[in-house]
Amino acid sequence: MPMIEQDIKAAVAHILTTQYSAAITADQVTINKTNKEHTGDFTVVVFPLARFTKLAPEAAGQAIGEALKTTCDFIAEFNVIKGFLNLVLTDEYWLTRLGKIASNPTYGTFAPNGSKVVLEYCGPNTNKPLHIGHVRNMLIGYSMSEILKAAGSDVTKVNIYNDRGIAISQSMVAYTRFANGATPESTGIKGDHFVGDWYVKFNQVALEEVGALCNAPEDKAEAKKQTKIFKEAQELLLKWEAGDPETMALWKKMNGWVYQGFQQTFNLIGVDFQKDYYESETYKLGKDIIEEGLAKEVFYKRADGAVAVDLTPEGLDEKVLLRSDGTSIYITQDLGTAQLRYEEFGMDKMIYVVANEQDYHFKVLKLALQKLGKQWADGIFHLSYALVESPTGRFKSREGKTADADDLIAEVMRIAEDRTKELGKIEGLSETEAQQLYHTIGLGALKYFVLRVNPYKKIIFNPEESIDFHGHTGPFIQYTHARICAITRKAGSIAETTTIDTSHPLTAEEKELLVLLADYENTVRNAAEKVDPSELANYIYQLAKTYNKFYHESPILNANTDAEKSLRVALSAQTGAVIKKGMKLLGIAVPERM
RNA sequence: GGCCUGGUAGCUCAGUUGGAUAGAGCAACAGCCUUCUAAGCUGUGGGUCAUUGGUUCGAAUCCAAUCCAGGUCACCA
Repeated sequence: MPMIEQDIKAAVAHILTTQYSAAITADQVTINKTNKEHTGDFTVVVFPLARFTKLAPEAAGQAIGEALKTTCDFIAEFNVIKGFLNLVLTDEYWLTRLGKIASNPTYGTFAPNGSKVVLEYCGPNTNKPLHIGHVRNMLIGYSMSEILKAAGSDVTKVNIYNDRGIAISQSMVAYTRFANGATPESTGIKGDHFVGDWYVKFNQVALEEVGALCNAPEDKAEAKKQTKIFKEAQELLLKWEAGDPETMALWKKMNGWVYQGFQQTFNLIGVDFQKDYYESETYKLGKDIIEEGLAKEVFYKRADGAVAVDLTPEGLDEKVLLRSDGTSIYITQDLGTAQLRYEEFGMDKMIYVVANEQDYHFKVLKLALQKLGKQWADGIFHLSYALVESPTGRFKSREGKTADADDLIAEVMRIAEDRTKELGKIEGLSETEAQQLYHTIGLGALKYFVLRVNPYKKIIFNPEESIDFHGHTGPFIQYTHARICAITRKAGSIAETTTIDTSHPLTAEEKELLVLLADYENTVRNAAEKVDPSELANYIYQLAKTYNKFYHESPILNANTDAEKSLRVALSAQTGAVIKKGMKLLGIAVPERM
């Protein structure tokens, strides 16, 4: 809660306690931003307060308003409509806020709050390329880490590669059978796509073999497991688990290609990790925790030998944590990996950016660790995001190229190039500058498209329609920034000023913009608290839109007076700065020209 | 079937701890480049906030039931 709103609440509470002997605290006062159609900056909702004054809501509003005006020097005037007390703050107050913003280079970033966060995101399988689901994951994960850092947390970004198992074994089998020693270099295919192609090939061959075995579609899933090629893959997995040198060498070689390919995509999108984990190294973890749980009698060994935990008191089921043959399953290694990270980082919060299909899994993970009495497990948070779907339903990895991350990025950059050339905006740019601009705009469009939607809501993405560049989009915000840069460039040294003349009256457009600017800090903190980048994305759009209106209505460099000019330049400069900072927290770059 | 998420304009989405006449963008239509970047600005039309009931000064928001969509309920990951 920004200071000013807290101050008003406290003042209202003070008036009610001293003048009406009401037992009321500041928290009980409801205050909102005033709706556009009414005059005012903040509105006190009088209905719940009226009973303390023994007056009708309207009269109570009047009485409180008068008392506020005399006690608070930042309140210029007020009006009462029904039970709503609208307060207008003085222009001086707002201009002082602008001065504080302008003179604070770190406006919107908070002092360290002592919180240590480990944030896991991306989590790809190494048998196929990244797709649009990973894109959403990465954008949410990266921007969330930036937002948390701005809010004062110490964040470590980690990735986990699902680099072992039956899927990569299948790619390996197909590669061995059909590739004739081809490599990404020899074919010119990006490494992750290259390996993914062999995974697709495996499934084609398996289907052909199924066709030979049976015709009934309902038996196909079962029949697939009976195919020769499927059995080969299973055998290969066993060889891998036994550490067979030849198998390991091929596995390392193919995964190496994949990592190279992934890294290119990470670079293109602009995401990074401080630490990588590999399932091949973590999949045996967790046995200690199982032992610990058995010793503490939180877990129990069933008659069949499997270790389980009873979560029926929590409304879940009995959950097996270790196979009856003593080997690990998914949850076992996640328990172990969590413990490992706690030992490595001592974090008080661990955020998993993982799709909402795994809600149940993370409930189990958190509960199991809590039952073991691990304090830090309270800080486990599953940032559960919904899937990206096509208008006809889920994207299937085999259906269509449009869900592929690299294709999507290439497409959106191509559109950026076309648009930019159409508008004749590449004059004076070198080829590399132009390419850089297409990248900035294209990625900006894609990232904003994804990030403006609340993570827990599914995104409908129609690959038939290209991502928009007008309206509520990334390029719109980028354009606004470029426009502001043109202003501040021409304004020269005036744009550097951090002192504000607080006696100058504000126009409606100036004030609307300033009020919004003053709200940035609050927005960053809200986005961090709610663990939701869309909060910030929507704020920046609002800010850009408000600026464009201001820009259209108010001459800046051609203002009537010097005082007006310097105020408007200052407003422009600060808006530009906030757009740039805010977009950076979203992982989106803003150009100075476009 | 149990549990979890969603359902707001033709489409894609906002909507703070319950607050005033539910907002944007896209699409459609009509205007604005002789002043700082028109990827912009302005205007028009478009709504049973899934349905029904409840809670209260006040409900898109909270509660209950129902309908629809998706997910999940593996010794897969």
